[in-house]
Amino acid sequence: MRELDERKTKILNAIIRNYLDTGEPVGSRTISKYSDLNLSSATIRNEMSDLEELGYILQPHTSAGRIPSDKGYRFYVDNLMKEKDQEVTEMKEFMIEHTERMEQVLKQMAKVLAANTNYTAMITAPSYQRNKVKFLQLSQVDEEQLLAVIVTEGNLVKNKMISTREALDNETLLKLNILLNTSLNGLSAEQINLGTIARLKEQAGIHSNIVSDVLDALAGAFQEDEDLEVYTSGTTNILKYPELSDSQKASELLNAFEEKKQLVTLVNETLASQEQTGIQVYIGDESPIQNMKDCSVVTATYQLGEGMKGTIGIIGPKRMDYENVVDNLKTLKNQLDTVFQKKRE
Amino acid sequence: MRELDERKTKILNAIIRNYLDTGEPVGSRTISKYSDLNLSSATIRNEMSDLEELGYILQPHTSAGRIPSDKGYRFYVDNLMKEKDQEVTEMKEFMIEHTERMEQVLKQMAKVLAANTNYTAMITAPSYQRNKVKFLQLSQVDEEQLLAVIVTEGNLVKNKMISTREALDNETLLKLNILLNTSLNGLSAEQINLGTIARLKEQAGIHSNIVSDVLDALAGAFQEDEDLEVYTSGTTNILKYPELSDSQKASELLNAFEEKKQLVTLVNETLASQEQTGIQVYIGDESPIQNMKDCSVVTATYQLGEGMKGTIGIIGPKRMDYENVVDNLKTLKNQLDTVFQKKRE
DNA sequence: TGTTAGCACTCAACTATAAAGAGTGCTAAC
DNA sequence: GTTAGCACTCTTTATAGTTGAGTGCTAACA
Repeated sequence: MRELDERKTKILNAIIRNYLDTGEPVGSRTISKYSDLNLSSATIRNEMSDLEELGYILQPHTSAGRIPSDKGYRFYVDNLMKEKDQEVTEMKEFMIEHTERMEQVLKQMAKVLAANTNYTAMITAPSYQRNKVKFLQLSQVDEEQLLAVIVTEGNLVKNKMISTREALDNETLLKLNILLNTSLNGLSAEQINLGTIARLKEQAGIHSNIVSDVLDALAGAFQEDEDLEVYTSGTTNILKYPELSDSQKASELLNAFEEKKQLVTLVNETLASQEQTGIQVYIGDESPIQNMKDCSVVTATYQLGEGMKGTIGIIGPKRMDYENVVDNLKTLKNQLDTVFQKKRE
Repeated sequence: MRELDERKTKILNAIIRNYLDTGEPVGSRTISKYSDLNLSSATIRNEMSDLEELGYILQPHTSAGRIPSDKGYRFYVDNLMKEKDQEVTEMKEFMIEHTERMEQVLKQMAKVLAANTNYTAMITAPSYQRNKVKFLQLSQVDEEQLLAVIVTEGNLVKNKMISTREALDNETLLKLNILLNTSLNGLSAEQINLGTIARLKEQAGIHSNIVSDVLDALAGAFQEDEDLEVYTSGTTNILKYPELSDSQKASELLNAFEEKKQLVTLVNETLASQEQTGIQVYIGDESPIQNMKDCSVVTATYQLGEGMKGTIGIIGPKRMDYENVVDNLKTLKNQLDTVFQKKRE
C-alpha cells in the first residue's frame, strides 16, 4: 500500500520542481495555476496539509508557502526524477585524449564539472589500494642522493629521494634495479609481505639497507595516497546560493574544501557503499560530512578495473538540479571508465 | 621640510593603530582620551581636519570618525611601524628539517603562516627560470612508453611520459641516457639553444626523434613551471573581516585564490621589483591584482641562489597587523633562505 | 463525498517616522 | 595656540503601520 496516491505525488512533484527553480517557498495558488491538475488552490491546500503531516514538505513559518523536507527530496530523487537521455559530450572526450598526465585530466574534469553545474566539484585520483607496481627505477642523482621513481599500473608516477652515505657505482645500481623490478613488478601493496621483503634483502646482500629505503619509499608512496589527493573546483560557487552563503556556513564549507582531509571521509563512504548505478545522492543530514548537512552531495565511482576506484562528487544546495547533476556525473563516469580502460589495453 | 610635524604624526599614528584594532572609524574624543598628548578633542579635531586635507585619513561620511586612507597606511608602513625584534621560531625550523619533498614544505609553510596571521597565505615554489638540469633519465616503462624523469638543481622532480612506436633495447637506452646527461646537465633553460639541440640530435643518430621528444618534455616541464605552482592556505580567513566578506568581494577574492593564474601576476611583480629587504607591501590600489584593491598584500622573496627565487605572500584587509605580518614573513624568508642554502651544500 | 469559494487570520517584509548617539565644524572665550 | 560649547549632520536603532502572500477553516455546491 502506497503512502502517497497519484494526486499527492503529482503535487509533491510540482512543489519540488518549482522550489528547485525559484528557491522560494511555494504556495497553493502557484501549484493550482501552473500544474495540469486543474484543482483550486483550496484543494491543493488540503493536500499540502496532508503532505506536511506525512513529512514530505514543511513550512518555514506560518503563512509561508511550503518547501521540500529532506524526506521530500529523497522521494523526489528516488521516484520522481526523470532520467535524462544521455547526451553527447564530445568536448570532454577530446580533453581526456589530449592530456596525458592523470592529474591534469582530473583537474580539468573538476573544472568542467563545476562550470557545467554551477556547484562545487571534487574528484579524486584512483585509489592505490590494490594498484600494482609496474616499473621501478633507482637513479643516482648526486653523490649522496638516490631518486626512486615508481610507476603504477594506472601510470601514476611517484618519486622519492633517498639519502645514501656514499654513491653507488653504475653496475651495482643496474643490478639493484633489475633485482627490484623482477621482484616487485606486478605486485600490489598487500602482496608485498614479509616473505617478499626477506627474500629481497637477502638477494641484495650488502645493499639491503638500500632495499629497505626503497621499500620505505614505496610504502610512503602508497601511504601518501591513502590520505589521497582530492582536486576541487568551483568552491566559490556555493556563494551563489543565499541559503549557503551566510558567513558562518560558507566559511565551514569552504574550509572543508580547503582541508581536503574531510573530503576523504566522503570518498571512503562512497567507495564503501556499493551501488549498481554507481551514483549516490546524500541529502542534508545523510551526508557523511557534518559540515555539509545543509547541502546535498552527489557522488559517483569510476573504475579502473581490479578494484581501483576513484570518486567524483558534486556539492551544492539541497535544491540542486539533481537531474542535471546526476546526468553530468553519469556521462563523466562512463567516460573515465572507458578512457582508462582504453589506456590499459 | 616635512609635511607632518611631530604632533600630527603622533595623532595619525594613534588613529591608525586604533583603527587596526577596532576596524571602526575613530573619533577625536577617542584620541584625546587614549593618547599621551593631553589635548582636548577640539584640538585633535583641528589636527584631524588638517590630516584629512593632506590626504592621510578620510571620513566614510560626515559625522563619522576618520579612517586611514591608502596614503595613510603607506605612511604608517614606511615610517611609523615598529620593527619587532625577530623572535625564535623553532617549530618551523623543525618542520623544514623533517619533510623532504619541497612541495610538502611549502604547503606546510603556507598553513603555518595562515594560522599565525589569520590572513590568507600563498607561497610559490622557486621559479625554474634560471634553474639547471641536474639529472635526467629515460626509462622504458612498457612496450610503448618511455618515462622521462628530470631533476633540477633545487631537487624539483618532474616526469613526463613519452609514447614511442616501439620499445628500445637496454643498450640504446643506456647510450641515450649518457648522451642526454653529458650534454644537458648543468644547463639552464636559456642555455639549451639551437646549437645544443642540433649537436644533440646529430649524436643521437636514428634516435633523434626521441631526443626531440625529450627536449619537448623538458620544455614542457620548464613551461609548466612558468605558470607556476602556487600553494594557498587560509583562504577562508578573509571571511573573518566584515569589510571583505560581503558576497561580492569575497567571491572575487576567493576566485583569485582558486584560479591561481591571477596570483602569478603578483609573483612576477614581486620578483621584478628588487627591494633590499625583500619585503614588499602593496596597499589597496597598489596591488598588481585588480581584485585585491580592497586588501593589502605583503610579499617576500626568498632565494635559492643563482637567480632562483620564490615568493611568499600574505593577503588580508587593509587594516591588517602589518608589524606581525612583516615579522612573520621575514623570519620565514630567512629560514627558507638558510635551509635551502644548507641543502645545496 | 470530494471540490470549491470566501473570509478571517498570521506573519515576514517593507516603509515611514522618530529618537538616540557619535562625531564634526565653527565660534568665541581663555 | 588651546579649549569649551553648541548647532548640525548623518548613521543606527527602535517602533509602529502597511502590504501581500499564504494558510486554515467553514459553508455551500455538484
